Order: sequence, then C-alpha cells, then structure tokens
Amino acid sequence: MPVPLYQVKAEFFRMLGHPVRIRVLELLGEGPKPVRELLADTGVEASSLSQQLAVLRRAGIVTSEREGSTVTYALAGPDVADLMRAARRILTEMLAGQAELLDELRESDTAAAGK
Amino acid sequence: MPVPLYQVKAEFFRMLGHPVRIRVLELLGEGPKPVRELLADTGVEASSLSQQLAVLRRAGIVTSEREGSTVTYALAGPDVADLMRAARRILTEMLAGQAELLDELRESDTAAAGK
DNA sequence: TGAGTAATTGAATAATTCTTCAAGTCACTC
DNA sequence: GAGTGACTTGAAGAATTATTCAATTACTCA
Repeated sequence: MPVPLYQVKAEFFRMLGHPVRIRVLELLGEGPKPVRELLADTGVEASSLSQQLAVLRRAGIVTSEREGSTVTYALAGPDVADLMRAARRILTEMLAGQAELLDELRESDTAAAGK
Repeated sequence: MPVPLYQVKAEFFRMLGHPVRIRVLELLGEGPKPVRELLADTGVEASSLSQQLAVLRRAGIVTSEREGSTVTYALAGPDVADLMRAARRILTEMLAGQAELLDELRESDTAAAGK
C-alpha cells in the first residue's frame, strides 16, 4: 500500500513551512555553505538552527558533509532551487494582486483607513 | 514594519501542507467545482472539508461563490496551478532519486531487506 | 410557514510542531 | 588526554494546528 501522492506532497510543503528553513534553503540556493555561515546569516541560535537543519536533512532536501571540524550543507538537488523560484514568483504575483485590491478599496474609502 | 518575505513564504507553504487542501487545489486546477463535487471526490466529511476550504479562502488562494443553494469554489489565480505543477515535477524527481538510491542499496544487500 | 438539503461555524479535545536548554559528540590543539 | 570550538541531540513545556460534533445560516420547495 503506497502512501498516496497528495499525502507526500502535503508533508513536503509542511516541511517547507518554517521561516528558518526557508531562509536556509534560499541561502543554500547560492551554493553550499558551512553551518558557521548559516548561523551568521540567519542570526538564530546554534541549536535552533541545528534542529531545522535536521528537519531538512530527514526530508532528504539537503545534504551535510563534515570537513574537519566544520560541517557544510548543500541542496540535495537543483529542483529545490527551482521550487523556491516558483514560489517566489507566485507570491510576488499574489501580493501584487492583493496590493491592487487594497488600492481599489482605498479609492472608495479615503478617510477611514484606521488600521 | 513589513512582514519579512521569508515569513510570508513559510506561511504560504504551511497553508499548503495538508492532504485535503492539496487535493482540493488539484481538483480546482481542472476548473471551478461545487462543494458537493469536492465532497464526493475527496470522500471527507462535510464539516472537515469546510474547515479546510476556509483555510484556503482566508489565504486568498481560492474564491467561493454562491449560486442558489450550492457554493462553487475556484482557484483565485492561475499561479496556484503553476505552483502545483512545479511541486509535482520536483516531487517526482526527488522520489525518482530516492528510488535509485534504494536500488543501489539493494545491490549490495540483496538478502536482508526485511522492511 | 415549516421541513429538508447544502454548506459553514464555534468550540472542545487531541495531535503535531516549536522553542529552549542541558548534555552530548567529534575533531583539533596543547 | 584535558580543554576548547563547532555542531548535534534529547527532552520538556509552550504554542499551533487538526479533528470532531453540535449548532447555525442560507436556501428551496411544498
């Protein structure tokens, strides 16, 4: 009995659904990076970062390699970067749509926009 | 103070991270559908479906319209279908990669694959 | 108006996921 | 082999999210 595909997809998306994990994936999109650097770029605490890296590793979306005393992470494949690009495009378009909507609303309601 | 983009992205992905929501989005990818049909196609209980539809509505990713006694849902924009396609592609490639890996493992370990 | 169908909502409990901190491993250097 | 820096792990409590059931709204039709 195979796990249904929509379930796999849901797990995949859920795995992406965390700010730190997103940032890490985007940073790794530029190329492999040692933990030290991820730590500096994200500003989160070492053990928090490690927890999130573990999630990404378990999902098989990143790989880690130890060289001496430092550990370097990389995207497991080029597809991930593709997905992040797709997501970026979609979100910008969606946010732009919402901005337009807001503008339209403002036109008919110039004074009372309290919040 | 703008909400950082990586946070918006994370929320977006988390919103996608549920089996029923994924199925609904894929069904709506074929075109607008009345709730009755979503209900039949997914097999989930009415109120569960409604809860998930509400999540998608709040996120602005689908729209609903009432015509008489039935309510019809549709994707809010074409971008969503794009994203689902991107995700499908990526997942198939990732799963294929894992399958290869499994094959490699099997070669050196033909007898003991108990689970 | 009253009964019936379609869909949604509210709210309580259950389940998952996050965050944090203490402790642990691994490699290097003294 | 003790000490230190780099990173990871385990585990407990806090916070979010899912599931479920009862109640409700929005209609239709007789």
